[in-house]
Amino acid sequence: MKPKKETTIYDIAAYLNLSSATVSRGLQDHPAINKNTKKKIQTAAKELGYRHNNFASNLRKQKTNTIGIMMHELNSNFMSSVLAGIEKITTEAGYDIIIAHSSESYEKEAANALNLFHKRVDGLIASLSFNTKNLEHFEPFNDKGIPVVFFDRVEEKSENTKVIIDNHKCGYEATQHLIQQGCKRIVMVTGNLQRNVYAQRNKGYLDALRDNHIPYDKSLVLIKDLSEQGGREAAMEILKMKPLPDGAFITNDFSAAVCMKTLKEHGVRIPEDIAIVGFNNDAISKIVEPQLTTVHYPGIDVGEIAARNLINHLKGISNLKHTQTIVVRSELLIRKSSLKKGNKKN
Amino acid sequence: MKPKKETTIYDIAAYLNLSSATVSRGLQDHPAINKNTKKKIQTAAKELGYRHNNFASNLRKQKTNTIGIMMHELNSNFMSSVLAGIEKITTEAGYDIIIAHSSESYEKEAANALNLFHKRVDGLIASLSFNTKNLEHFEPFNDKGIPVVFFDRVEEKSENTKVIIDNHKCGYEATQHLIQQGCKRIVMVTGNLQRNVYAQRNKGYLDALRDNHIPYDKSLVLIKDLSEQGGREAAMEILKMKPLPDGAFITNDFSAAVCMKTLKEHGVRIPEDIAIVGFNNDAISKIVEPQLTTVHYPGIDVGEIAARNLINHLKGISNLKHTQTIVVRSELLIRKSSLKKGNKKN
DNA sequence: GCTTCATTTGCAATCGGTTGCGATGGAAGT
DNA sequence: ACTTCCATCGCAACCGATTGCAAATGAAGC
Repeated sequence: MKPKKETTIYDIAAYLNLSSATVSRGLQDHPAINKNTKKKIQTAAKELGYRHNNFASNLRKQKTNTIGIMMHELNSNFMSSVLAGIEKITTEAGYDIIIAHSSESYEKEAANALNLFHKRVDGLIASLSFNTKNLEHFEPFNDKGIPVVFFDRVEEKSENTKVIIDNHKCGYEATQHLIQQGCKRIVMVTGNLQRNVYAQRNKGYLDALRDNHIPYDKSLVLIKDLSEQGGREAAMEILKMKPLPDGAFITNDFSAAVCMKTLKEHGVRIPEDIAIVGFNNDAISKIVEPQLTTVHYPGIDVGEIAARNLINHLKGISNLKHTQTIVVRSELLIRKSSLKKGNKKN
Repeated sequence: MKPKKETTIYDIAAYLNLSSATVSRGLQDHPAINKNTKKKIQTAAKELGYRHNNFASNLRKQKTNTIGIMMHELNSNFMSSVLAGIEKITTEAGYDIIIAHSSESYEKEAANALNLFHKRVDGLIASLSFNTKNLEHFEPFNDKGIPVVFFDRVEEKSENTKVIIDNHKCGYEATQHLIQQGCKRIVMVTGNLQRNVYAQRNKGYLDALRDNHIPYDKSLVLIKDLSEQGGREAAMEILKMKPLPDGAFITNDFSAAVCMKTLKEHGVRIPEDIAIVGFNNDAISKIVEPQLTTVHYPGIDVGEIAARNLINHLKGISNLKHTQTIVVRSELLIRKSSLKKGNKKN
């Protein structure tokens, strides 16, 4: 079943009475090759069914033409968008991608990093797991001069390039919006505050409260993993709160949807009793009832930008050392779940 | 920044006064190498910071150790599950994966196939796009003896191994369930009937109707792409139907959710007026109100099985020619959206 | 002591492009 | 006529691991 041997540049060379060097150069449009010769080479290549051998090429060039992607998870709308963005750019540029996901585990993330390192990716695009504490596992990349671009979940102290949104602003605006709707006791449900995204959003929340002279009540900040389970737990805790809160800022649409659903099941009216703002603008935010006010976080753009910067660096067009942090646009989308029309006196 | 040159087996060989051949064998636990020697080699490898060079290895072995994955889309719960399943098995087996998605376009699918072919994947796992009409673009793989495993969206006539669920049974059971709930006029919203999955589900639907002596009304079958748009369109068409239908089988949870929401917005009560059954058991099915009755389609299992079969074939443990079609378990999960408790007389 | 055989290890070719450097030939310059 | 200079192309050494085959070593058997 595998009778036909692969044709190589040597076959083409023999066929055309040329040297393999000329064929190689002809195939990659080298300027020192005569136009007619190039044409002949490319025609012959097609005729003979030649396909380029990446391994031989990579071996010689000492480059893998592959970039690694590390994600904490890939089953969210946001993450698939990022992936789509990255894929678009990388395939255009002729790079392969290897995807590794950590399932939010630091250990797995470290293992993945090592694996990608051994696979010799030319560059790395990464978002940190929920509980990643340090960046030691990226050391080998830095040592070897392999560029790493972080997105979304980043480590602020790190020297690497980062693609993010202004999480502080988003948190501030979300909270501000809830306050404008008349909310006085606003719950914030968030992930691990070690992670920059959640820390920044939380800071925005705090600053908005302060600017509106609303006292900060520590017990209103709930730290959860942002899973289905987490959403349900948050709802149960909210229900137990002495005076019921009148607003909630939940930093993940899926979790917000679950939370909202649970609250409704217990007789809480949304937004009348509690106004809710989510985060990410996942598809679910438009399906849930009432539709979820949320922060649009354009995953495609994030992916494209991260990939483009990395590739430009690899091609020597730009240098990542010069562009430390890239902030992508994001915006608050106001929908029903947060609009207290009649602003009841309470 | 890249001062340290990579250490190779030659470095190890020189370091230990051995030949590169011995080192190579020692590193891969070849039986003809003395145990002590092996230990020394492996220790030295660690000391010197050796990392295996896949390119040299692949070049020599004429295998890429990579399998290609073609998906029609990857932003659904089901698809990410499949991917997770595939990834689990492939990484365990030490294979890399290259992911390509067609965005439901036949042209893109063909282009991806060609690309993966040039990348010389050892094997392929694929689900066809919405409007793929033929399998010509898989010919090169067959010609070269590269195994291809299809899943979910498959071409039934093809010779390749397929991993699927019993779509006919699922369609039958879903419809049967609706009938048992007292439904007489059941809408079916489905994708392109050229695709096996939808064709089979449709056949199940038809057979259930026939077995229950319910006349088939062609106008009740709506062909839609299963997007948000499609869900909304389906709802609008349902609303226009002369006697309103009393049941709906929608072959995709997301689409079903959108459809249900739209119907509710127009005053239709679910399930009292129309009972609804979805498909896939995506996370959204539990969040939507009422919770969606759906068919559990275990993506992880599908992915694992497809990957395992492919890899076993590649390793020569089994032969794909012998296992043509693998049917994975699936089951109807009955939830609120289809339970007409009080069975009104109509 | 000599042959036999198993255990270990080394030799050297091979996989297929890539690339620095030199060679060739003819046109152009003086 | 002779040197200079391009434009093209070829030589041959890499890149790093794999593997068939041969060689070396030593133990065991007669």
